[in-house]
Amino acid sequence: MLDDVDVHILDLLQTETRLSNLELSQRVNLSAPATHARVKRLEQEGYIDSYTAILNQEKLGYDLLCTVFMSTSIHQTQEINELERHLSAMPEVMECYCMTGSFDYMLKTIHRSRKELEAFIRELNQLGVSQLQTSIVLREVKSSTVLPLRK
Amino acid sequence: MLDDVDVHILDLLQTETRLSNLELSQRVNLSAPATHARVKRLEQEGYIDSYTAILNQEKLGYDLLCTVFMSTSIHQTQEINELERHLSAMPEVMECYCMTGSFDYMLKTIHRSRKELEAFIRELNQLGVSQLQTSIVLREVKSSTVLPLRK
DNA sequence: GCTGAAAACGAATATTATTCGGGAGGGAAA
DNA sequence: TTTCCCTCCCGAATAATATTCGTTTTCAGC
Repeated sequence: MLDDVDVHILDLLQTETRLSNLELSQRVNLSAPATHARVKRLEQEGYIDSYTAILNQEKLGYDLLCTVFMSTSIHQTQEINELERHLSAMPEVMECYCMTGSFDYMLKTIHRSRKELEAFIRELNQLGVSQLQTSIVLREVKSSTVLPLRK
Repeated sequence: MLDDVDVHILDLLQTETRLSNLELSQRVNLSAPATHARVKRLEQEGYIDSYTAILNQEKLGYDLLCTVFMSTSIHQTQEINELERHLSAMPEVMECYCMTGSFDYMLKTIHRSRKELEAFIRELNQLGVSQLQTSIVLREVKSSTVLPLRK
Protein backbone atom coordinates (compact mmCIF):
# COMPACT_ATOMS: atom_id res chain seq x y z
CA MET A 1 0.00 0.00 0.00
CA LEU A 2 0.96 3.60 -0.55
CA ASP A 3 1.28 6.26 2.08
CA ASP A 4 1.24 10.01 1.51
CA VAL A 5 4.99 10.19 0.97
CA ASP A 6 4.80 7.51 -1.73
CA VAL A 7 2.12 9.44 -3.57
CA HIS A 8 4.14 12.62 -3.23
CA ILE A 9 7.16 10.86 -4.70
CA LEU A 10 5.16 9.44 -7.60
CA ASP A 11 3.72 12.83 -8.33
CA LEU A 12 7.13 14.49 -8.34
CA LEU A 13 8.53 11.72 -10.53
CA GLN A 14 5.88 12.16 -13.18
CA THR A 15 6.20 15.93 -13.32
CA GLU A 16 9.83 16.61 -12.41
CA THR A 17 11.50 13.39 -13.39
CA ARG A 18 14.95 14.90 -13.64
CA LEU A 19 15.14 15.74 -9.95
CA SER A 20 18.16 14.12 -8.35
CA ASN A 21 17.49 11.69 -5.56
CA LEU A 22 18.87 14.26 -3.14
CA GLU A 23 16.51 17.02 -4.30
CA LEU A 24 13.65 14.55 -4.32
CA SER A 25 14.40 13.55 -0.75
CA GLN A 26 14.40 17.20 0.33
CA ARG A 27 11.02 17.81 -1.31
CA VAL A 28 9.44 14.95 0.60
CA ASN A 29 11.35 15.59 3.86
CA LEU A 30 13.18 12.31 4.03
CA SER A 31 16.81 11.28 3.93
CA ALA A 32 18.36 10.40 0.58
CA PRO A 33 18.70 6.67 1.31
CA ALA A 34 15.12 6.38 2.56
CA THR A 35 13.81 8.15 -0.51
CA HIS A 36 15.93 6.01 -2.78
CA ALA A 37 14.62 2.83 -1.18
CA ARG A 38 11.05 4.00 -1.67
CA VAL A 39 11.58 4.77 -5.34
CA LYS A 40 13.10 1.33 -5.86
CA ARG A 41 10.15 -0.23 -4.09
CA LEU A 42 7.68 1.71 -6.23
CA GLU A 43 9.47 0.51 -9.36
CA GLN A 44 9.62 -3.04 -8.07
CA GLU A 45 5.94 -3.16 -7.19
CA GLY A 46 4.89 -1.85 -10.58
CA TYR A 47 3.60 1.60 -9.69
CA ILE A 48 6.09 3.02 -12.13
CA ASP A 49 5.79 1.41 -15.54
CA SER A 50 8.71 3.09 -17.23
CA TYR A 51 10.77 6.19 -17.64
CA THR A 52 10.80 7.85 -21.01
CA ALA A 53 11.98 10.86 -22.94
CA ILE A 54 9.21 12.65 -24.78
CA LEU A 55 10.52 13.81 -28.13
CA ASN A 56 9.24 16.78 -30.09
CA GLN A 57 7.10 15.43 -32.91
CA GLU A 58 7.19 18.55 -34.99
CA LYS A 59 10.95 19.01 -34.84
CA LEU A 60 11.40 15.42 -35.92
CA GLY A 61 9.16 15.78 -38.93
CA TYR A 62 6.01 14.13 -37.66
CA ASP A 63 3.42 16.68 -38.59
CA LEU A 64 0.50 14.33 -39.04
CA LEU A 65 -1.21 13.03 -35.93
CA CYS A 66 -4.37 11.02 -36.62
CA THR A 67 -7.11 9.10 -34.92
CA VAL A 68 -8.35 6.05 -36.73
CA PHE A 69 -11.54 4.29 -35.82
CA MET A 70 -11.81 0.82 -37.23
CA SER A 71 -13.99 -2.24 -37.06
CA THR A 72 -13.01 -5.71 -38.09
CA SER A 73 -14.80 -8.42 -39.96
CA ILE A 74 -13.05 -11.21 -38.08
CA HIS A 75 -14.31 -12.62 -34.80
CA GLN A 76 -12.28 -15.69 -33.91
CA THR A 77 -10.04 -15.20 -30.91
CA GLN A 78 -6.94 -16.41 -32.66
CA GLU A 79 -7.40 -14.13 -35.63
CA ILE A 80 -8.16 -11.21 -33.33
CA ASN A 81 -4.92 -11.84 -31.46
CA GLU A 82 -3.09 -11.95 -34.75
CA LEU A 83 -4.64 -8.65 -35.81
CA GLU A 84 -3.75 -7.00 -32.53
CA ARG A 85 -0.19 -8.25 -32.72
CA HIS A 86 0.03 -6.73 -36.18
CA LEU A 87 -1.33 -3.40 -35.01
CA SER A 88 1.01 -3.31 -32.02
CA ALA A 89 4.00 -3.97 -34.22
CA MET A 90 3.28 -1.05 -36.51
CA PRO A 91 5.53 1.82 -35.41
CA GLU A 92 3.07 4.45 -36.66
CA VAL A 93 0.50 3.13 -34.17
CA MET A 94 1.27 4.91 -30.93
CA GLU A 95 -1.87 3.85 -29.13
CA CYS A 96 -4.49 1.21 -29.80
CA TYR A 97 -7.61 0.71 -27.73
CA CYS A 98 -10.47 -1.71 -27.88
CA MET A 99 -13.54 0.47 -27.36
CA THR A 100 -17.23 0.69 -26.71
CA GLY A 101 -19.18 2.55 -29.37
CA SER A 102 -19.75 1.94 -33.04
CA PHE A 103 -16.16 0.91 -33.83
CA ASP A 104 -14.09 -1.94 -32.41
CA TYR A 105 -10.76 -0.10 -32.15
CA MET A 106 -9.41 3.36 -31.89
CA LEU A 107 -5.83 4.10 -32.93
CA LYS A 108 -3.66 7.13 -32.46
CA THR A 109 -1.17 7.20 -35.30
CA ILE A 110 1.65 9.45 -36.40
CA HIS A 111 3.05 10.11 -39.87
CA ARG A 112 5.55 12.28 -41.66
CA SER A 113 3.39 13.08 -44.66
CA ARG A 114 0.09 12.44 -46.39
CA LYS A 115 1.91 9.96 -48.56
CA GLU A 116 2.95 7.90 -45.55
CA LEU A 117 -0.53 8.18 -44.10
CA GLU A 118 -1.99 6.81 -47.29
CA ALA A 119 0.44 3.89 -47.30
CA PHE A 120 -0.46 3.20 -43.69
CA ILE A 121 -4.19 3.14 -44.39
CA ARG A 122 -3.63 0.81 -47.30
CA GLU A 123 -1.66 -1.47 -44.99
CA LEU A 124 -4.50 -1.40 -42.45
CA ASN A 125 -7.02 -2.38 -45.11
CA GLN A 126 -5.13 -5.60 -45.69
CA LEU A 127 -5.60 -6.75 -42.11
CA GLY A 128 -9.27 -7.74 -42.17
CA VAL A 129 -10.70 -4.31 -41.54
CA SER A 130 -14.35 -3.75 -42.35
CA GLN A 131 -14.72 -0.07 -41.52
CA LEU A 132 -12.24 2.74 -41.26
CA GLN A 133 -12.71 6.35 -40.26
CA THR A 134 -9.66 8.58 -40.07
CA SER A 135 -9.53 12.07 -38.60
CA ILE A 136 -6.61 14.43 -38.51
CA VAL A 137 -5.44 16.46 -35.53
CA LEU A 138 -5.42 20.14 -36.45
CA ARG A 139 -3.95 21.37 -33.21
CA GLU A 140 -2.69 19.92 -29.98
CA VAL A 141 -4.38 21.72 -27.11
CA LYS A 142 -2.99 19.46 -24.39
CA SER A 143 -0.82 16.39 -24.38
CA SER A 144 0.17 14.90 -21.07
CA THR A 145 1.13 11.63 -19.44
CA VAL A 146 0.48 12.88 -15.93
CA LEU A 147 -2.09 11.10 -13.75
CA PRO A 148 -4.05 13.41 -11.43
CA LEU A 149 -2.70 12.04 -8.15
CA ARG A 150 -3.12 15.21 -6.11
CA LYS A 151 -6.72 15.89 -7.01
CA MET B 1 20.58 19.45 -38.00
CA LEU B 2 20.73 15.89 -36.83
CA ASP B 3 23.25 13.28 -37.89
CA ASP B 4 22.90 9.51 -37.52
CA VAL B 5 24.42 9.49 -34.05
CA ASP B 6 21.93 12.10 -32.85
CA VAL B 7 19.02 10.02 -34.11
CA HIS B 8 20.51 6.94 -32.48
CA ILE B 9 20.79 8.80 -29.18
CA LEU B 10 17.20 10.07 -29.39
CA ASP B 11 15.97 6.60 -30.15
CA LEU B 12 17.82 5.10 -27.20
CA LEU B 13 16.60 7.88 -24.93
CA GLN B 14 12.98 7.27 -25.76
CA THR B 15 13.19 3.51 -25.31
CA GLU B 16 15.90 3.01 -22.69
CA THR B 17 15.80 6.28 -20.83
CA ARG B 18 17.48 4.91 -17.75
CA LEU B 19 20.74 4.16 -19.49
CA SER B 20 23.62 5.96 -17.81
CA ASN B 21 25.52 8.41 -19.94
CA LEU B 22 28.42 5.96 -19.96
CA GLU B 23 26.31 3.09 -21.29
CA LEU B 24 24.68 5.40 -23.78
CA SER B 25 28.08 6.50 -25.06
CA GLN B 26 29.13 2.89 -25.53
CA ARG B 27 25.99 2.11 -27.53
CA VAL B 28 26.67 4.93 -29.95
CA ASN B 29 30.46 4.45 -30.04
CA LEU B 30 31.43 7.80 -28.66
CA SER B 31 33.21 8.99 -25.54
CA ALA B 32 31.15 9.87 -22.49
CA PRO B 33 31.80 13.61 -22.70
CA ALA B 34 30.96 13.78 -26.41
CA THR B 35 27.73 11.88 -25.84
CA HIS B 36 26.84 14.06 -22.92
CA ALA B 37 27.38 17.21 -24.94
CA ARG B 38 25.12 15.87 -27.68
CA VAL B 39 22.33 15.06 -25.27
CA LYS B 40 22.54 18.55 -23.79
CA ARG B 41 22.43 20.02 -27.27
CA LEU B 42 19.39 17.93 -28.18
CA GLU B 43 17.63 19.14 -25.04
CA GLN B 44 18.66 22.72 -25.69
CA GLU B 45 17.47 22.70 -29.28
CA GLY B 46 14.09 21.27 -28.33
CA TYR B 47 14.31 17.79 -29.81
CA ILE B 48 13.60 16.44 -26.35
CA ASP B 49 10.48 17.96 -24.84
CA SER B 50 10.66 16.37 -21.43
CA TYR B 51 11.53 13.35 -19.38
CA THR B 52 8.77 11.62 -17.53
CA ALA B 53 7.89 8.61 -15.43
CA ILE B 54 4.94 6.66 -16.77
CA LEU B 55 2.85 5.48 -13.86
CA ASN B 56 0.64 2.41 -13.85
CA GLN B 57 -2.93 3.59 -14.20
CA GLU B 58 -4.52 0.44 -12.95
CA LYS B 59 -2.38 0.13 -9.82
CA LEU B 60 -3.21 3.73 -8.98
CA GLY B 61 -6.95 3.19 -9.26
CA TYR B 62 -7.61 4.74 -12.66
CA ASP B 63 -9.66 2.05 -14.29
CA LEU B 64 -11.67 4.27 -16.57
CA LEU B 65 -9.99 5.58 -19.71
CA CYS B 66 -12.34 7.41 -22.06
CA THR B 67 -12.43 9.27 -25.33
CA VAL B 68 -14.75 12.22 -25.48
CA PHE B 69 -15.74 13.87 -28.71
CA MET B 70 -17.23 17.28 -28.28
CA SER B 71 -18.37 20.24 -30.28
CA THR B 72 -18.89 23.70 -29.01
CA SER B 73 -21.55 26.31 -29.59
CA ILE B 74 -19.15 29.20 -29.16
CA HIS B 75 -17.10 30.66 -32.00
CA GLN B 76 -15.41 33.83 -30.81
CA THR B 77 -11.66 33.51 -30.51
CA GLN B 78 -11.55 34.81 -26.98
CA GLU B 79 -14.20 32.43 -25.75
CA ILE B 80 -12.53 29.53 -27.54
CA ASN B 81 -9.25 30.35 -25.79
CA GLU B 82 -11.10 30.46 -22.51
CA LEU B 83 -12.65 27.06 -23.19
CA GLU B 84 -9.32 25.54 -24.12
CA ARG B 85 -7.67 26.93 -21.02
CA HIS B 86 -10.42 25.35 -18.98
CA LEU B 87 -10.01 21.99 -20.67
CA SER B 88 -6.22 22.07 -20.27
CA ALA B 89 -6.54 22.81 -16.59
CA MET B 90 -8.73 19.80 -15.90
CA PRO B 91 -6.48 17.06 -14.52
CA GLU B 92 -8.72 14.30 -15.89
CA VAL B 93 -8.03 15.57 -19.42
CA MET B 94 -4.80 13.90 -20.43
CA GLU B 95 -4.98 14.88 -24.08
CA CYS B 96 -7.05 17.37 -26.00
CA TYR B 97 -6.97 17.79 -29.76
CA CYS B 98 -8.71 20.09 -32.16
CA MET B 99 -9.78 17.79 -35.00
CA THR B 100 -11.18 17.43 -38.46
CA GLY B 101 -14.38 15.43 -38.67
CA SER B 102 -17.82 15.91 -37.21
CA PHE B 103 -16.64 17.09 -33.78
CA ASP B 104 -14.46 20.05 -32.83
CA TYR B 105 -12.42 18.37 -30.12
CA MET B 106 -11.33 14.97 -29.02
CA LEU B 107 -10.29 14.38 -25.42
CA LYS B 108 -8.61 11.46 -23.74
CA THR B 109 -9.70 11.41 -20.13
CA ILE B 110 -9.03 9.26 -17.10
CA HIS B 111 -11.21 8.57 -14.07
CA ARG B 112 -11.31 6.46 -10.95
CA SER B 113 -14.96 5.52 -11.18
CA ARG B 114 -18.19 5.97 -13.09
CA LYS B 115 -19.17 8.46 -10.46
CA GLU B 116 -16.17 10.63 -11.20
CA LEU B 117 -16.75 10.25 -14.91
CA GLU B 118 -20.29 11.48 -14.50
CA ALA B 119 -19.14 14.48 -12.49
CA PHE B 120 -16.58 15.23 -15.18
CA ILE B 121 -19.15 15.12 -17.97
CA ARG B 122 -21.42 17.39 -16.01
CA GLU B 123 -18.52 19.80 -15.62
CA LEU B 124 -17.87 19.68 -19.36
CA ASN B 125 -21.48 20.49 -20.12
CA GLN B 126 -21.13 23.76 -18.28
CA LEU B 127 -18.39 25.00 -20.61
CA GLY B 128 -20.45 25.80 -23.69
CA VAL B 129 -20.53 22.34 -25.18
CA SER B 130 -23.12 21.62 -27.83
CA GLN B 131 -22.48 17.94 -28.49
CA LEU B 132 -20.79 15.23 -26.46
CA GLN B 133 -20.05 11.64 -27.31
CA THR B 134 -18.17 9.56 -24.77
CA SER B 135 -16.71 6.11 -25.36
CA ILE B 136 -14.98 3.87 -22.87
CA VAL B 137 -11.75 1.98 -23.42
CA LEU B 138 -12.36 -1.72 -22.82
CA ARG B 139 -8.78 -2.82 -23.26
CA GLU B 140 -5.45 -1.23 -23.94
CA VAL B 141 -3.82 -3.03 -26.85
CA LYS B 142 -0.88 -0.67 -27.16
CA SER B 143 0.13 2.50 -25.40
CA SER B 144 3.40 4.10 -26.34
CA THR B 145 5.14 7.45 -26.47
CA VAL B 146 7.83 6.26 -28.88
CA LEU B 147 8.24 7.97 -32.24
CA PRO B 148 9.27 5.64 -35.08
CA LEU B 149 12.71 7.13 -35.70
CA ARG B 150 14.35 4.00 -37.06
CA LYS B 151 11.72 3.15 -39.62
C1' DG C 1 5.75 0.69 29.47
C1' DC C 2 8.05 -3.28 26.85
C1' DT C 3 9.30 -5.65 22.66
C1' DG C 4 10.15 -6.61 17.91
C1' DA C 5 9.73 -5.29 13.18
C1' DA C 6 9.94 -1.76 9.96
C1' DA C 7 11.83 2.21 8.50
C1' DA C 8 14.72 6.14 9.10
C1' DC C 9 19.27 8.38 9.71
C1' DG C 10 24.43 9.86 8.86
C1' DA C 11 28.75 8.54 7.35
C1' DA C 12 31.41 6.02 4.05
C1' DT C 13 31.96 4.26 -0.48
C1' DA C 14 31.12 3.44 -5.26
C1' DT C 15 29.26 5.26 -9.58
C1' DT C 16 28.39 8.51 -12.58
C1' DA C 17 28.19 13.08 -14.56
C1' DT C 18 30.75 17.01 -15.89
C1' DT C 19 34.68 20.01 -16.77
C1' DC C 20 38.94 20.90 -18.94
C1' DG C 21 43.09 21.02 -21.78
C1' DG C 22 44.75 19.37 -25.76
C1' DG C 23 44.69 17.17 -30.34
C1' DA C 24 42.76 15.20 -34.82
C1' DG C 25 40.12 16.01 -38.98
C1' DG C 26 38.31 18.83 -42.61
C1' DG C 27 37.10 22.86 -45.39
C1' DA C 28 38.54 27.64 -47.24
C1' DA C 29 41.87 30.83 -48.87
C1' DA C 30 46.31 31.81 -50.68
C1' DT D 1 50.10 22.14 -51.12
C1' DT D 2 50.31 24.83 -47.01
C1' DT D 3 48.24 27.39 -43.45
C1' DC D 4 44.59 28.81 -40.65
C1' DC D 5 40.42 28.16 -38.32
C1' DC D 6 36.56 25.86 -36.75
C1' DT D 7 34.31 21.88 -35.04
C1' DC D 8 34.27 17.94 -32.67
C1' DC D 9 36.47 14.39 -30.38
C1' DC D 10 39.28 12.16 -26.60
C1' DG D 11 41.38 10.94 -21.83
C1' DA D 12 42.26 12.46 -17.35
C1' DA D 13 40.75 15.02 -13.38
C1' DT D 14 37.14 16.70 -10.58
C1' DA D 15 32.60 17.29 -8.86
C1' DA D 16 28.19 15.54 -7.99
C1' DT D 17 25.28 11.87 -7.06
C1' DA D 18 23.66 7.31 -6.00
C1' DT D 19 24.11 3.45 -3.04
C1' DT D 20 25.56 0.63 0.88
C1' DC D 21 26.08 -0.14 5.68
C1' DG D 22 25.75 -0.16 10.67
C1' DT D 23 23.14 2.10 14.06
C1' DT D 24 19.23 4.48 15.94
C1' DT D 25 14.51 5.79 16.01
C1' DT D 26 9.62 4.99 15.60
C1' DC D 27 5.51 2.77 16.40
C1' DA D 28 1.97 -1.05 16.61
C1' DG D 29 0.70 -4.88 19.39
C1' DC D 30 0.90 -6.89 23.72
